[in-house]
Amino acid sequence: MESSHRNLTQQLVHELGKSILQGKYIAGDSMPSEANICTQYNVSRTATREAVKMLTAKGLISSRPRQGIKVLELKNWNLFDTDVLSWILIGKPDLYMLRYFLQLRLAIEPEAAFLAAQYASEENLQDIENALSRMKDAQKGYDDTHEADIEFHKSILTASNNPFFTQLKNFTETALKVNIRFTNRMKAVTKEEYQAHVDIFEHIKNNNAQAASDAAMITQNATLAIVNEQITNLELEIANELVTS
Amino acid sequence: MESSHRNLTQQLVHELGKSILQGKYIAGDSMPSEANICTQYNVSRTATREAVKMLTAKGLISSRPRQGIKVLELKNWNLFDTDVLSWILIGKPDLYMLRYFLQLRLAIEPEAAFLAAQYASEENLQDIENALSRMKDAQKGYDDTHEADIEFHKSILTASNNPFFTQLKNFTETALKVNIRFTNRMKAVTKEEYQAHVDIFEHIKNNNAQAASDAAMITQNATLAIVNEQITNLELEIANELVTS
DNA sequence: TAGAGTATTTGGTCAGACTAAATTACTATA
DNA sequence: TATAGTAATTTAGTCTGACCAAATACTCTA
Repeated sequence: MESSHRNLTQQLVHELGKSILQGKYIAGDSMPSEANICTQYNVSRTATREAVKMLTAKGLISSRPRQGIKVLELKNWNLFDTDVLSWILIGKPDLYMLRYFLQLRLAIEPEAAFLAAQYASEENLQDIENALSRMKDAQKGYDDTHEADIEFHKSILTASNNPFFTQLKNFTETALKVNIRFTNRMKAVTKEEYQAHVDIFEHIKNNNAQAASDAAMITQNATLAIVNEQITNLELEIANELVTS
Repeated sequence: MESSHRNLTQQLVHELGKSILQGKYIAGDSMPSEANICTQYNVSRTATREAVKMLTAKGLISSRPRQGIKVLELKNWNLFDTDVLSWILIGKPDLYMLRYFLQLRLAIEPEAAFLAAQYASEENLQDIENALSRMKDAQKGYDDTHEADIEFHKSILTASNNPFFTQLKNFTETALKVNIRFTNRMKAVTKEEYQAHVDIFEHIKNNNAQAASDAAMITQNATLAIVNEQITNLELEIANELVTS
């Protein structure tokens, strides 16, 4: 277990959480007992128990006397938890997972833009505009394109002024990072894509909620369509291999 | 602290979580130290620390030596956590909170219906249909209208076959329960509303994704519009009171 | 063979000691 | 007097060991 600035319990949480997300322990059963974790990681029972409790709080596991510690089914996991999202990101890239992310982004972000157009404060607008100019700078090589893109989308969620949408900033950030793994180009954002972002901002600024929502939806739909196509091709390939073999 | 079937730590988590959600401890500072919680609730330090760790895992608090335990800002809270949602529900009804819920439902549920139309299995469809017939029975007084309505919406999220949407079942359930508090009629669902639900189901069954999405959106938009109007009236009243006083 | 009683396993809870980080108070010195 | 350095204080972090309680497996008896 790598040492770090974090305390022991946190480190253990991270190790165990990562292992669960990587599928080392399968849902329904399995998972070492407290005692085993203690010896395996060479930590006290206190640290182990606290780590187990934290993972329990995130919905990954449950524990009962005599039964031991069980990994819960995916549907119980707090997938919007920052840690859980970071552990997803550690895992191997998965096109289906990317599609799951994009399907929810398609739901969230147009509506967030809609709300931003209604409720954004001056400061909110400023933040979006700043992210936008960071994106422009990034195209000239003065900034990180990916980072700037992430900031843009997060600033819109903030501007929705709805705590539930705000909470989803981690989700969107992770979604974009997963996406990046599948796009091998250097620049995250083409000239056309940049313009699409500008359009969304302008609509928000002009309080044109429906136009902002529509613009965001077009962008999201385009991305999702690409992934859907990739998955279709992948499945065709697999089907062909089965036939020829 | 009320005793229950849950273990000590869980009970403490519940007590403390509820208190935080009720605003007993304000973000930024305050919150008793471990030692204080021990004496206040008459539990050991072990139980206290495990409870604190669980609340930390849910993003409600953070703790550091000498600093003590601090309540974090709302933006750090895991609002999609089942426990956190249940604590929101305990609090006093809040029209603005209801609007937050409805704004996200408006984003989520049409897209969930869209996906359900694409990916629902036979079993998924059966579950939706069962919920629908429960709603019909409920109108005749054979079942609980609220429960059946909740089941319907949850079954569509399940049918999306997307783990992120599935995760949001708790959210939607809580949203509906918050909504119930503001509708004082006995029946949760009128004849027209029931028909709207049937329409959504039919579109899903016929794989007509866009129609399913549109139908869901109309329903959600109508509900949101009502709440928006109520808030507008409320704010007008408050403004008038300020003028006349 | 059914059922009662017993043993075993594993998490739940408690107590106490010591460590370490962060802050405050104090003190000696330039 | 200002201030750097040091000590004391507070509070969470970690460890150890003991005992409790729930769930299950086992065993013996009627």
